[in-house]
Amino acid sequence: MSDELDVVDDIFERAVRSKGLFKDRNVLRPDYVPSRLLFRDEQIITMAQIMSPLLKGSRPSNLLLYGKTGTGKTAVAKFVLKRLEEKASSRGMRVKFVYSNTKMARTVYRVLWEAGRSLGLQLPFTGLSIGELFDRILSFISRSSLSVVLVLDELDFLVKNFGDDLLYELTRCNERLKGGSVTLIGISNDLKFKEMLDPRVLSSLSEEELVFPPYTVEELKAILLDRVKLAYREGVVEEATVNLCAALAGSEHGDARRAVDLLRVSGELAEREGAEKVTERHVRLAIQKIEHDRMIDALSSLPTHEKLVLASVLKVGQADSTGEVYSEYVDLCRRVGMEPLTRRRVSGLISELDMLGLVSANVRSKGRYGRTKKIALTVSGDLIRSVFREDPIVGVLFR
DNA sequence: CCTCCACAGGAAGCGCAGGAGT
DNA sequence: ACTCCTGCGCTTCCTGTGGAGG
Repeated sequence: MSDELDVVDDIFERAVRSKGLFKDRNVLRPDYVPSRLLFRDEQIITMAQIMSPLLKGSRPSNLLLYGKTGTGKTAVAKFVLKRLEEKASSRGMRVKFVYSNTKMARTVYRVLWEAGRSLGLQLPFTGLSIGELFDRILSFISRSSLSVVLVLDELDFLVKNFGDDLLYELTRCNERLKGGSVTLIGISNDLKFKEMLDPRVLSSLSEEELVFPPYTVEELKAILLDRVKLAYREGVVEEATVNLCAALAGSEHGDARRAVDLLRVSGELAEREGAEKVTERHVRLAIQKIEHDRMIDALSSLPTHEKLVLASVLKVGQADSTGEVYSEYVDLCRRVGMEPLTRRRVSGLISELDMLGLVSANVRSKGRYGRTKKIALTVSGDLIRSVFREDPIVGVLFR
């Protein structure tokens, strides 16, 4: 007992004594917008040019921003529009910029609701039809003759799940407005989503397009060094550490968000350890931790029956037929008091687990003895056990 | 060469939940 | 409050198939 107390005491003592490695951790958060954006001058200038008619009181072209994740689309959009808004208000113009991440909002209703609310409109979170909501927002814009710039982030998500009806209405709503205007800025990392749009919507939305290329490793390095100065105390992060973060994120597809994330997690691990510096070793640990967390997330969010199937695979060990897994699965279902699903469905669930990368399932023919899948775990059994133990239904199998 | 095992995986349809229109 | 519509998870029924053993 007293040993444990000593250990705990030691941790606290070290936390108090050390000044900490971070100067400002917020700088490494994913939603942080830096005061200067490196290697995006071209995009910033072009976007500013496209938006500038607003300052003369006319409506600019709609704009579409493309690029893979972590290439600075959102940051550039927020950066330019914030300055535009400031400039406009200093000249007494009524320009308002509204940002909505459609993936976070999840539904068309919420996108509109959030947009309306950030315009300063009181709206009920439920009860209105989409049309009614839309009309209220438009009439508010008309009445106060606002020039609105609406940014729709992760637009591919919205279109994939809810079609382009909202976009259709938005692209032609200027005809209905008596005062004010609405300018659209769509952000997407999927080029293919254009195919899902009505040609009229597409031509209106993509009056202008801006492409964001991935960052090179050198660029990532410069971006990280820039953040290191703000985020960490002097001399805490070695250059080799930054290089490794940049190289790892660069080998992916030049994803700056990943690079910054890696740098932050590395630092947190180093700090927790009570280390004086963030080294390459911490980066390697950080990769593992990020991957580990991702796995835990994937495992714990699995539906009950998929958990049961995975538990069956774990129990059987190397399974060389679907039937083997299925009969184990039926057995486990009985033990937890669940009605088992059919073979066909379980076969499908195994395929889903395969796609999630939790299991490898390959079709093999054993001649006379049929054709089936060879199924093996690709995650550590201990990890599965520790996650499933916490499950209210499947948990009993692991205690 | 044919057969036949033990499934894979497509097609259709069912019941349910949740969201939109009225 | 009510229907109507749609998407989703699931079942049922089905046809297709690589190759060991006859």
